Amino acid sequence: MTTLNKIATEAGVSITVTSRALSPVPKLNMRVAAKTRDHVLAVAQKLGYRPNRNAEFLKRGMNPVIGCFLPSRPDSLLAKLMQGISEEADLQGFPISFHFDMTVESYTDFINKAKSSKNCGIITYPYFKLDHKIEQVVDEYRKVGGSIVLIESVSSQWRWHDCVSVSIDNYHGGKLAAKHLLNKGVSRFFATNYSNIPERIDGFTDAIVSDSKSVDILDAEDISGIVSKIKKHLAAFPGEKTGIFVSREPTAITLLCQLLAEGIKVGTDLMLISFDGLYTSEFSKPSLTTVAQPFKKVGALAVRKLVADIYNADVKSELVKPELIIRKSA
Amino acid sequence: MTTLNKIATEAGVSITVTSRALSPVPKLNMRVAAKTRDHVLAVAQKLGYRPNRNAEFLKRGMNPVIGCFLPSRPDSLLAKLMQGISEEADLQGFPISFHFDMTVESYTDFINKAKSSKNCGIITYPYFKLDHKIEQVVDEYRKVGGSIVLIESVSSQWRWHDCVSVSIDNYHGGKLAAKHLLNKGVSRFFATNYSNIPERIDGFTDAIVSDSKSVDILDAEDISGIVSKIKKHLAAFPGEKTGIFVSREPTAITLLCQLLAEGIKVGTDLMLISFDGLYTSEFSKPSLTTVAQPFKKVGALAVRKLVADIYNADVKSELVKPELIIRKSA
DNA sequence: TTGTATGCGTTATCAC
DNA sequence: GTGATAACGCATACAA
Repeated sequence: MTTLNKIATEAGVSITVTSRALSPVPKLNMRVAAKTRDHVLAVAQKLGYRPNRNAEFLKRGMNPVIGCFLPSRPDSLLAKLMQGISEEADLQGFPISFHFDMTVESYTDFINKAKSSKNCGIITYPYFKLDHKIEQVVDEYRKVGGSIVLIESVSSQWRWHDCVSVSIDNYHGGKLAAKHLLNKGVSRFFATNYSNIPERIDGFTDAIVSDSKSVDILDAEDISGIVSKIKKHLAAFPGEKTGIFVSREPTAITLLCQLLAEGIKVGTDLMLISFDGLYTSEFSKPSLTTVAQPFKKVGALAVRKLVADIYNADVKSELVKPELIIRKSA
Repeated sequence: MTTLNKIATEAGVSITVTSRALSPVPKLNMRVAAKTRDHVLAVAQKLGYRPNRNAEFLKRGMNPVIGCFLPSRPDSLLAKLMQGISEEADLQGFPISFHFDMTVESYTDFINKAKSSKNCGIITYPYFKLDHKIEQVVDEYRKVGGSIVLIESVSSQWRWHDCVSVSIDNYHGGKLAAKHLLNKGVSRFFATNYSNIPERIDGFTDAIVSDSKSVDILDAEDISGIVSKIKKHLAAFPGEKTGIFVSREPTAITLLCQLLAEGIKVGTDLMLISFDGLYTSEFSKPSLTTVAQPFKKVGALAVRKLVADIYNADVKSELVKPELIIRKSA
């Protein structure tokens, strides 16, 4: 194991200087001559130095954990997100602890621990929307200087907009869906509303409208209603290529089953494009063309930003673009 | 923060004794009078002691990580498994690092790290089956005394059977499926073969056969063939209640879509029971009755066993029973 | 800009 | 069965 001691000896400087040169804290980094730093860095690289976080954390008096507060809904996007977070946290040498109950108690517990052993951080979905008490707790945490990165914090209007966040560009995702249908020569457009994330529908609609066509927005709650409406439409306009954008994959799957049961040939009679890219989207028949959310990337980014913030580097929010996966349903 | 020092003072004994009394290593535990140990334990409990793993690990000269080697397939079972592992690892104060590429390199990297800083552990799917080189690497790791817990190591015949493992009781799961169909009054039985885990079909078949009925095993690779066979059967025996057991949910979803497209009413004409309990099984129409795998529990168990093994306690393999979730498809 | 000395909480060694 | 003491690798107050 390569320690600061060995590097110091090899480089011919003291441990202190070595420590500073390799410190993740920018302020300390500056307190060593550039030339010395480069030299130390080179030696560290050569010896394959990996900082002993146990020692660092012990000395710093912190028991740093990245607390991740994620939805308990165990879908495959969550798995990807956790993969990204885990791998990056491993790289950074930071332990993580996942929490899947978005209760005030859960947050309070973690934050109390975090206070007594500083330098922890939080990665969380913006559950403040759901429970105002959580907002208060996290708010206080931030005032004490606690680091936090928000995941999927879409709205830019609310008071947390100054928080660092990593989000999916849902608007762009909607546009991708629209463009694909347009490329396919579709001329009639349906979409199901999904109030939680209106950006998806907005992006879709804007792209269609800017092509001088219009979108018929349907009520996502009323699947049967959608099916019968589509059925009537297809009967009335047999020649026209028709497409529907379902901005949420669980809904898309339900709808697909019902359409099939009604004898509608999805992929030919009707183009269906989904949003999410869940694991099972590949296994339906026809398999779903979908706008996939690269949640692994989101997770990795979130960790990187959080760690940087913990060490007082400055960090900016980021918007990650989703990707179109073309399969059989459209 | 409660340290050994505080507990020692409060309990009126030395730090050394306190350390021994609270040690996770059984051998050390025994070197303190039972009476003293109970007292120390009580005080620790009262003060809410949480061991500082950083200090422990630093002293012990280990940089312990639990390396989890899991399938890269990001389905919801995996998410549950990761949840269970994470939460328990958090409780135990052990960092984890997830790996999703089942390559030899991935294992070798981790094991090399693990060697230089002892007391690491591995939780893994038995990928040895897929790549013999992995088997060699892990074998060597075990000879050096490395701790390992296998997940879903079903077969009891192969040479790794002496390894600690946490697995799903697939045979019992198959039986659950059969019993449910029998309870529903089904008298004609189909099942799709799934060679990877024959125990599911075995359990299903045994339960049916012991009720003096028989099962028609169909080729899971040939979904269209299954559909046409079922269709003919339903036409030939319109009165009889018919059921099919699909021992793998991705297949079940594909099959469901095709059945629906053929106008077969799943849940009335045909009872379909699935296996896995993936997230999306709830959203199909009809929603899937399924034998769900409690992977969260599996994850937690695996961690607990691994940590116990790392501290040289003795540990046994465990079989976790799956659970029947009754929905609309059967 | 660099170096010396000290201690974080724990476990291991060795004495009693 | 118990206790004093040293050491793990690192960060930092302070001195140079």
